[in-house]
Parts: sequence; structure tokens; C-alpha cells
Amino acid sequence: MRGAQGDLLRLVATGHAESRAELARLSGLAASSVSLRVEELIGTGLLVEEGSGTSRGGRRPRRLRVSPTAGLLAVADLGAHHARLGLLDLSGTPLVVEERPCDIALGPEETLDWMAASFDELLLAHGPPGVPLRGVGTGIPGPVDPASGRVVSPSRMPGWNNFPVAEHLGARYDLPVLVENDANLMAVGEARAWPGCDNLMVLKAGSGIGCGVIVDGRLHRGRGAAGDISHVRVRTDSSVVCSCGHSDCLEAYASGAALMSALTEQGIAVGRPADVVAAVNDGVPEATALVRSAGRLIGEVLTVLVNFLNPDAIVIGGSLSTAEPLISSIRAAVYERCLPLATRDLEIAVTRAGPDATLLGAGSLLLDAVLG
Amino acid sequence: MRGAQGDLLRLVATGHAESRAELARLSGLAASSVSLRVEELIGTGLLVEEGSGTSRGGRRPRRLRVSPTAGLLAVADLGAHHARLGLLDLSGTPLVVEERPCDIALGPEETLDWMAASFDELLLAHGPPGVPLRGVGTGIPGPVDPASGRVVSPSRMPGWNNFPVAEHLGARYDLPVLVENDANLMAVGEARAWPGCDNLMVLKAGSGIGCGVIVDGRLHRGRGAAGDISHVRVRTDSSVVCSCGHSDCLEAYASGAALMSALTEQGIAVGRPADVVAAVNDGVPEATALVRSAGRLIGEVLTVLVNFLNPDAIVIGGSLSTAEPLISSIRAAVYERCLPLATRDLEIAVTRAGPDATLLGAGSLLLDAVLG
DNA sequence: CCGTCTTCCTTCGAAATCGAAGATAAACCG
DNA sequence: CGGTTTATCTTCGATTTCGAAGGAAGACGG
Repeated sequence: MRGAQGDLLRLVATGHAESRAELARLSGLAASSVSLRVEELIGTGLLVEEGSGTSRGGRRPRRLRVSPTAGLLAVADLGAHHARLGLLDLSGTPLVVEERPCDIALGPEETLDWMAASFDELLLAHGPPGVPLRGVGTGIPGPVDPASGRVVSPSRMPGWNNFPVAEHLGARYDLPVLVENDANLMAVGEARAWPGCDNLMVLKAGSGIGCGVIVDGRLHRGRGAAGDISHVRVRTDSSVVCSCGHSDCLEAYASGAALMSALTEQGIAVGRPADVVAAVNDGVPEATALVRSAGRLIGEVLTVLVNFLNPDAIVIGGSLSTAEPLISSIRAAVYERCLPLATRDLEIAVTRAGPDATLLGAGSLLLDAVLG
Repeated sequence: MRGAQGDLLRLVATGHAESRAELARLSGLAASSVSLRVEELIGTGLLVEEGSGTSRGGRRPRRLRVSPTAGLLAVADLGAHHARLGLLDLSGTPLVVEERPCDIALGPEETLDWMAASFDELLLAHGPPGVPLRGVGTGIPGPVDPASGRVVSPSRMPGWNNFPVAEHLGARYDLPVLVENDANLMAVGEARAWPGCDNLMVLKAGSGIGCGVIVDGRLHRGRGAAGDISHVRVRTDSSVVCSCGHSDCLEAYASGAALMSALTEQGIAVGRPADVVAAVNDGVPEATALVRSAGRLIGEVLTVLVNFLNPDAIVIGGSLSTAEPLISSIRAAVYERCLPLATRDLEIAVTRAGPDATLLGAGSLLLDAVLG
């Protein structure tokens, strides 16, 4: 699937184009060439024509879709104690998504074997017969070197340091394999839900604080470590030493883990970040106050980045994103302190892609590899 | 000059390619197509063949250059009290650069007329006869809306707010016109001097503190205001209100203007940022101490941005960049506090492009418009 | 000095792409 | 309802681009 055909298929798969005319506009190819290639793609069974779209004033376009029988992608979002696993078709649409408990502290081999076994189960139970698996991807809650597919100095993944995840998966699957930081995948997944927004900051507020950056419509990796905001020094009265060795990191005050231990110290039992949200929603004043101050600290850090990057939107996801006070205090801090020029058109909102954003992002990046 | 021919010419003009073979590698076109197009470009007088390059193990390439008679670009770097003006050929090489005193506080019309008159003088004195002017560009020490070419809420340019600079220049010159923030142009100019570095932060330390950002090899504008770091809140003991209305902005402590007024208060006479550098180099302890603490504050702000953007290099230019203590204290702060993953391959260095970086950047962006 | 290698560049038939013109289909509007 | 407008899609000859093969020019090594 190379060259022009791959480009066209990708445009349809990613939802950017739905008709031959749109393909012509977006690909830069002549309409006649597009028709030719599309016929071929329909001939090979990768594209299907499906009804007609909505008119833009003239003849209605004949809607194109990636064939549901063209292939499947198996994707995962590994978390500390839970993983989300799913099967997508080649348009990135989920067929099935499941959340299962797991424990990455068991180490990479065991965890990845478990993941593969889970994929097999999903394929057996939900994979339409005869539809081939075309790619495998997973999000990792730690830094990943994009070139080698290795985990690099993760803070909360014992036994994973420098483990060649992509290589390990590649040995089992003779398919394109994607390994990427979970916040980065989440950002890619969100980006598809924010058409017209080419510059996004996507915050993952869960046990840790992650951030993925979309610049010019594409994931920004820098040298592999871009998007870290959790070890920024924040201004506080107290002083706490973070796991990274420095003092007063954002993570030590505003991450789900930090909130949980603070609440526990105050005698309020919480076992996972969602419990913090529940406490806030139940009107537990200590929880609300803590979440508020976490939002303020996060917002103050974002202030610097908003002035610098001048994004179209800040999207907040992760398990803490359902805590309303978090969002509003982030908003307050950003709007108060940023330059008017930077916040004039800035939207600060919760995830549009929902809890599957990471899986959708994995699908999106995998498509590039599969259709490349 | 559209399509494939423009692409080829641009590759030669920007110095990326020097031979047909290199053009083929970089453009993705077949070698045969390149030859065809290059012959045409030579035929129209835009390219010339000039001797041969160095062998890479086989036959020596026939070196290609943009013809010196293909055209000229007139570029300017407007500052508060001085402007640099220059003529470039279409490969972006300066024919002549001059620095002249000016005063932007006289307002846009008068300043732009003065600029145009200066261009005319330069063309008369240094422009080879018969070589046409092909584009005009200028850097502005304030925010510029890239789409409209207007100045937007500048802090130190009385009378310029919302003035349509591009339109005004376009009325005088029937040519491509470029109007862009000076730090952004400087970043583009530096980028050409840092091959292999696709992600750069370029700091302009002069009267103000500007920053241009190169992401993936291209200037990042965001919604037009990207790159601002001067109004970030810094941690200090004292408290100062900035011109933007907030307190403790970086600019209020670490800009050349702030250093000048602090030195003046201590009875040391300085009239421009270069005087501060001179005082440092003369071993005036107050000056050195001030510059050190400015560097530390700047470095602390950069810390956040380095973790987030994970650039290949931070380049420091502007008139304060020759103060060695500034550079070293920025380095110290960044290396001390950033994540090891982010600083592992990070270079922090002074400008390679020198004082003409802004002019070179203007030339580079203008080329895109001229050859587009 | 002479053969071999590498790289650069051109030649020429094959293939892909373009673009103008026309056919098709639906919205819009008196 | 029928003409007008708008947009989508196809047809087909002209143009561009490709790519394999070969010639040109120098490096390298005996």
C-alpha cells in the first residue's frame, strides 16, 4: 500500500475525506487521478462505497469508507493497575474495548505476554472471521524512545527500564508494531476530535501527570521526551522532595497519586484516582480543596506553556478530568495570568474523545505504519 | 515559479542542495526529471552551473548556484533605536548590510518611509544594474499577526498598534512582502546555521526578551503569538509590576531594559544593552552580579520549556548574548533542574548566524514567498 | 598505467498524472 | 415544476514523471 494509493486510503481512514471530491482537494491530486485510484482500491476490497453524503449545494458525494473486512488493529493502553484493550477496524473505529486489571510491576515479559493473550481472546470472541490483523500498538505509562521502541527511565515501572518493547512484540507479530507514551497517544486520539485545531496540549491527569503535544497537526516528540510537565518546580509554601530527586515538582503536589496520599493522611480512604473524584462529587470538603489547589498549580505551569506555544486548545483527560473543580481552577489560573493575545481564542475543555482516546490515538499512528 | 521548479530552486537557494544528484535525493523526484527541470531553470537564467563540487567517491557533481542576476531581496531588522538593513541575493547571501540609527517611536508611516528610502539608497549604491528587486521583508520588535501583517498590541512601539505594515509596504512595492516578529526571524535565520537540529529555541536577549521557536524545521507561530517568554512569572524575593499589568514578569528582572535601569539606579551609566555587556567585560561587579541573576531567572523559565519541548538546542542571540556570565548562568540553571532525558543531547550555545540572523531569516522566509 | 568501482548525469520508452470538457445528480428558486 | 446553479464524478488526449539502462568522469588500488 504505497504512494498515492496509501495516501488516499489514509485520508479516508483518518476521517479527513469521505468522497472522491474531498480526496482530490486534500491530496492535491487531480480529480481524475483520484477516481482512478479509488476504483482500484474498491477493486482490491480496501474501500467500499456506502450511500451518499450530505450535499454542499450541488450533487451529493458518494460516500467512501474503509472496508470493515480490510483488516484489524489490536491496541492497548497499559496503566499501572488496569489496561484498556481494543480491536479497531482500519478506519480506527473500535469494534470492542475492554478494561481489565493487570499489574505492570510484574515486569515487561509477563505483562506483554498477558497483553498478547488478551488480544488473542478478543480476536477469537469479536474478530470477524477472515479479517486479518494488520497491526499492534500499545501505550506505555512512561517515556518511550520512538526510534527503538524501548522504555527509557520510567519512574513507576519497575523492571521495564530500557526494555525493547517494540522488538519483543515484533518477534511475536510479523506486523507493524507501535509503542508510544500513553499521553502522546492520547493527544493523537484527541486531535482527531478537534478538527481545525492544529496546535493542542493534551493533559492526562491520572495517577501521574502526562502531557502530549500536537504541533501543526502532528505529534511533537522532540528528541523523544517532549511533553513532560510533571517535574516543573511550582511555587508553594511547603517543600516536598519528588521521586526525581528535585524538590517541589508539580507531580508531588498535583498528581492523582499525590492527592491520594494527602487524602489518606487526612483519614479519607482512597484507593485510586477515581475515588478522589468520587469524594469531590460527594462533597467531601478536604477533597475539593485539594483538587482545587492541584488545578491551580497545574494551571500556573500551563500558563508558561500557553504563552510559549500559543495553542488552539488545552484538552484535559485522564481519570481526574471528571472532577469539575480541577477544570475550573485550571481555567482560572490560565486565563488570569496568560497574555490576552494567547488566551483570546484559547479553549480549555475536557476530553472529547473520552476514555478511549489513547486507543484511538494508537490506531491513528498505526494506520500510518500500516498504510505507509 | 511554481511547483516542481520552485521546489528545486528553493532547495538550491536555501543551500540544501548543490548538485542535480542532491536535488534528486532531497526533492524525491527522479534524477531524470531533475535534470530536465534544472536545464529549464538554467535556460531562464535563474540557475547557473559553476565549476564542480567535491567528489563523494565517484564523479564530481556539477555545482549549481542561484544566479546572482536572478534578483535581490531587501530586508530590515527594526529595533527601538537602530535598524539593520541589507540586500540579499536569491540564495539569501548578503550583498551589503548596514546599521543605521532610527526611531520607531516616530510612528509607522514615518519609519516605514524611512526604511523604503534607505532601501532605495542601498539599491542605488550596491545593487548590480539590471537585477530586479524580488521581495521586501522586515522584522518588527513586537507581535505581528502573520495573516494580516499587522502589528498587534506591541508594548514598546507607540502608534503602531494594529497598523497594517504589510499592506502599507505592499502599496509601495508590487512584490511579495514579509512582516514578522524579529525573534521569529532570528530563529529562522539561526535554523539554517544548525543543520540536523529540527527543534530549536532561539532567545533574543536585548532590550526585551524575545524567543522564536523552530519545530520540525519550521517556524512555529501558534495563533500568531507563540514564543513569548517575557511575561512568565518568576520566583524572586522582591515584587515588581510589569508593563503588562502582572507582577514579577521575567522581563521586569532579566531584560536589557531592566538591567539598564537597575545599573543606572546604582549610579552606573548605561545607555543601551551593549553598555551592560561592556560593564560586565570591564569587570564591574554590580553588572556581573545583575547579569548572573538575570541568566539564572531566564534559565529557570527555560527549564519548563525544555522539559516540554525537548529541543535539540537553545540558541542565544541579541546584544546581551556576548555577556559570558549570562550564558553560563542560563546553562547552569537549565542543566541543574531539567530532566536528564531532556538535557542529554541538549546544546546551549550563542548564535552561530551572528548579528545578521534576523536579516537572514527574513531572506529565508521571503524566498518561500518569492519562489512559492 | 589500466581495470574496477562509485557517483553523477542523460537518454528514452513506459507509466502515472493532469486538466479541460462533458455527463450526472441534486439543491435552489421563482 | 422547469430552468439555473453548484458540486460530483468520468472520459480522454496531452503532459509530466518515472525508472532502467547506459554513458561520463573521476577515485581507488594494484
